[in-house]
Amino acid sequence: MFKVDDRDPMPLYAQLERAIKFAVATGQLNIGDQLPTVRQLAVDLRINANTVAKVYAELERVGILGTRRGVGTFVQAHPADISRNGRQANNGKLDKVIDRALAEAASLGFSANDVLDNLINRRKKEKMKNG
Amino acid sequence: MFKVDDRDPMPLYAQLERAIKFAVATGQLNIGDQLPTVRQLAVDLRINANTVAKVYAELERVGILGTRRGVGTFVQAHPADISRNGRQANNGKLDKVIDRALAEAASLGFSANDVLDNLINRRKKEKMKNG
Amino acid sequence: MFKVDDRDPMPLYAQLERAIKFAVATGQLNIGDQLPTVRQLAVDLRINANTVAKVYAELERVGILGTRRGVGTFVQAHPADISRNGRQANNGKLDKVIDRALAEAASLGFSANDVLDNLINRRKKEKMKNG
Amino acid sequence: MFKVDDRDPMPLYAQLERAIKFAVATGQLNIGDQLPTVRQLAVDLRINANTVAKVYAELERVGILGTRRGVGTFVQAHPADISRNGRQANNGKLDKVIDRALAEAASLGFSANDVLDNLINRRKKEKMKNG
DNA sequence: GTGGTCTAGACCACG
DNA sequence: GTGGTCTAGACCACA
Repeated sequence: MFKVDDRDPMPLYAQLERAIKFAVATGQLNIGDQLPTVRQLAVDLRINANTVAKVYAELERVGILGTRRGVGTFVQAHPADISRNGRQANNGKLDKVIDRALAEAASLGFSANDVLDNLINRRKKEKMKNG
Repeated sequence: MFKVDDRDPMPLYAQLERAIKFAVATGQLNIGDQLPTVRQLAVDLRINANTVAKVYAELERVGILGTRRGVGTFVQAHPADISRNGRQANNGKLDKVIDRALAEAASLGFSANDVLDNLINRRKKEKMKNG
Repeated sequence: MFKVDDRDPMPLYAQLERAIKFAVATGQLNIGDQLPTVRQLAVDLRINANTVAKVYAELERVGILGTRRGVGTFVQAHPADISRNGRQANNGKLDKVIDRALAEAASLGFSANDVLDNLINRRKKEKMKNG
Repeated sequence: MFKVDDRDPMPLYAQLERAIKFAVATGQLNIGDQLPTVRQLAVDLRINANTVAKVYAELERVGILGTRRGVGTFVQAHPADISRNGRQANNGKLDKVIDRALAEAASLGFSANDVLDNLINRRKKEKMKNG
């Protein structure tokens, strides 16, 4: 379901947090959906349960996840809704995110146009899949 | 010149490494250019000189930078040339980079289309600037 | 287990790196074996833990060692397998290594023939031990 | 004439010192021969003149080189003669030197036999060249 | 004054 | 308790 990479210098907890936010933001997980248990996800990702628990706790703190005692952990809100500034105020952050991606692409030998092409191809594939 | 952020969970050295690769990849730094001295950059970024030295050493190890003992540190090659597999083999990596960017954008409330629009706007601005 | 010498002009970390490569290359350490902890080895060798950590990190970077966060450091591959060019491309390096050894031997008053004799004697002893 | 390598972690001065000892020990330089001037050698090796001067001074200190004011620097004695213990006492050191070489060879994927073969080949070539 | 090496010691991520 | 990151600061090699 989610992916983390041992060799990435970004801490595992940060990777997992981003992955869950992504899944919720893109609709792979919807409000009300149940997440894997801490222990199950730890086993799946081959990381320590404490690391998973820490991420769940943090996401609960910010309101994205919610826990029902004895039942499990569920999606409670969209990260975008949480992000208290809304789209307008986040425009600058989007630029930063894209800057960073273009930087990494460049260091792999790809231009902004290559990135654009990649995105357009993704959209085409998406359309074909959906009919 | 470069930027690093204390609060980012990504280690400072990884941030700086990416920033330098970016600068070289995008032509802000060209082959033969001298980089700031280890100590100067440490002062500018308000981080420890050892952290900067570690980054320079790592980038030298992979061939992007070169140092002349007692003289300074210089750009030696483009990251894209170093990336020894070439574009073909790096296509998978591009996908990963873009996946990650879309994930972050999504958690800010932006869709893949928003990212696409952003990139297209950048291209328009670039064209207007150049002619 | 390993040895480093303060008075050798070769940096401690380079000495240790060579010693570990040697141990792995010669089977004193096998794939999967755990290495001493960073702190323990630092104590044993009477050097700083950071110096040991630097060596482990470097050997991990090239794939000889692998670390499991919070668990320890393990042998992951043989240096000879890593040396990605294979024997053919490493022949020139072998010449350099032998040049250097002959140089040192010569400065101690030994000729290439003395070195040859020494090697032949080693082989004889080895055979007697095994046969 | 001599060679030094910027990327070798061994300090330049140590590399040069070894190279000169080697040349004298192997007869490429004989007693009475003049060495290049400090400045000339610095230019040839693309290193700083101070580094060369330091090496000459050290070798003069131990008696291998001698300086005649206003004339130049000359070979004065064989390193092997200087090495005050003589061959017998240096046998242990030879073993160490060879151990180290075998270690490096092993990490390149070569066995002790490969090293032996290499040495034997060198002897053959030497014989052919000399008749 | 430049980069390189090393130390001592703090704090974090992870198990 | 393990490795990872970072800091402060010393001293060395080199130009």
